[in-house]
Amino acid sequence: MTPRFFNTLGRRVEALAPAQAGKVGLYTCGPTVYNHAHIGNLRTFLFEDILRRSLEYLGYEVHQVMNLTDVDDKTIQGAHAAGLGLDEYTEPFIASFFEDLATLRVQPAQEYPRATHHVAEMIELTEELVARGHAYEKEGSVFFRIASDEDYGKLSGVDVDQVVQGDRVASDEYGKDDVRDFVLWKAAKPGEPTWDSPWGPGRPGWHIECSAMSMKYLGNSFDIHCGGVDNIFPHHDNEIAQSESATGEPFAKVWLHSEHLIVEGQKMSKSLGNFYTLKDLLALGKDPRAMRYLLLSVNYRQKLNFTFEAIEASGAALRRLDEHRFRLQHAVESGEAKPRVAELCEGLTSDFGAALADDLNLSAALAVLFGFIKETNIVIESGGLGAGDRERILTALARVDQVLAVLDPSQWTQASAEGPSDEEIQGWVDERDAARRRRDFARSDELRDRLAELSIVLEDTPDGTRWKRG
RNA sequence: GGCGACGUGGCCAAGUGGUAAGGCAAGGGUCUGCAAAACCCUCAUUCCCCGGUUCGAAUCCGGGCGUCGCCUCCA
Repeated sequence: MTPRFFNTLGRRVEALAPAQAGKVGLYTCGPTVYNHAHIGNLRTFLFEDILRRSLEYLGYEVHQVMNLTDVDDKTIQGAHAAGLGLDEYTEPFIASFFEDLATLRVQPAQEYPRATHHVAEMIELTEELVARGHAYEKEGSVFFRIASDEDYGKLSGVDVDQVVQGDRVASDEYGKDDVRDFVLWKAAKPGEPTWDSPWGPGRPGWHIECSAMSMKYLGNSFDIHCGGVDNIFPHHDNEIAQSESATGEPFAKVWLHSEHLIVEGQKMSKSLGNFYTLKDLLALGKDPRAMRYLLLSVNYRQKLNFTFEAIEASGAALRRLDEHRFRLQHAVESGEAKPRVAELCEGLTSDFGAALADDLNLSAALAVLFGFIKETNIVIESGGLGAGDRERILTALARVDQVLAVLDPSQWTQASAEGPSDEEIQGWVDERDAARRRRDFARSDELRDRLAELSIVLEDTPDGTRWKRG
């Protein structure tokens, strides 16, 4: 099935048409490693993970590149304030970033190029822009001349002539010809890390790194470019301007942007005290699996209202899914395979794919999943499963979990050897059943209470007692 | 000032011209020695307000109210 996406460039939904059939080149704007990632950043990375996994679900081979911005104003300032070298300063944040991705089970990209390792490519691209008359040098800095680019701003639709100039433009800049021009190369300032260039020592501007690295790994033209909505202008407009002016070829074909998340209805900010990193939430005892579920359950083009209540609701939704898996494991198979089960499994995998193909409609995809859960519960309840049905259902669930990555609790639990073993627990459960059979309810309730204290949940059913850790 | 998004049941959230998905919560039922857990069922004549177009609108158009984002290095 051919997926359709809302392309920011043109602002309409269009069918994906990769340059190479069956293969997708994907560039995703990565983190600036001056701090731990906050949940807003992670929403975007999770959206990109879902995109990547969805494309793979639909049969595409995806080549994903995500940059690490390890040199810019913030990293330089941070390193300076900490009295560290740039690398020394960014390294722990890079490590922290990869930890967070692993915690949320984000599938790694094939490449994570770092800006500081690609300065040569950026210089080369800048030289090309100068040679073509799209950029000019001024006191050791190089600027992109916006007036030289006919369709500048085509992504955001911003009319540059109308842009109100902020006060800070003047402060950081170095005498541009036109106040709207943006910097490609910054002349060295005292105390900043520098690289040698044809214009003297300096460091790259921010926008140029994504152009240089995306084209290096994916070619001058590639299929999809992603980022947060805040990057549309100016970052992505500038990338397009630089890249297309330098190569004369179209840059990324499809642009996908994820909306921001807000916290308890308000913009997340440190001053409001509602600013959270993933590590903050883990420290509060929040379940990373529920966070992945929450962050992926809302359409990426919709603002996501992140609340503690919503984390709880996500956890409850997961418990329902876990319960289904649990029932499945204890269900008895008898007789021939049920045609209804095969039909449901078929429906799940195809309807789920159709929802993904519709601009990553995860809400619809989850509705398909819950419909499947309910229907298979009914089959289990009325008459039970036939030979091979359990495996059939588990296989279908594993298929959709290639995208969701939240369905299998065993992938998430850190093995804790705390408490009694399964065998011990089973022994007490058996003993309680025996007491119940001889109607010694005092004894059976005593055992039930003891197990409850160990947060073992019992489920008495007509087929016997099942138990699970709560 | 410019550009853009959004407003759907108690909460979260799909649906963008054909008569309101799904999750959480809530209520009822089944099961049970009693419970618990679980499962099943029920739960918006209506989609911020007012006009208009249409056989038909939550969906399109106009106006209003409200919330929010971007406007030179914030995902």
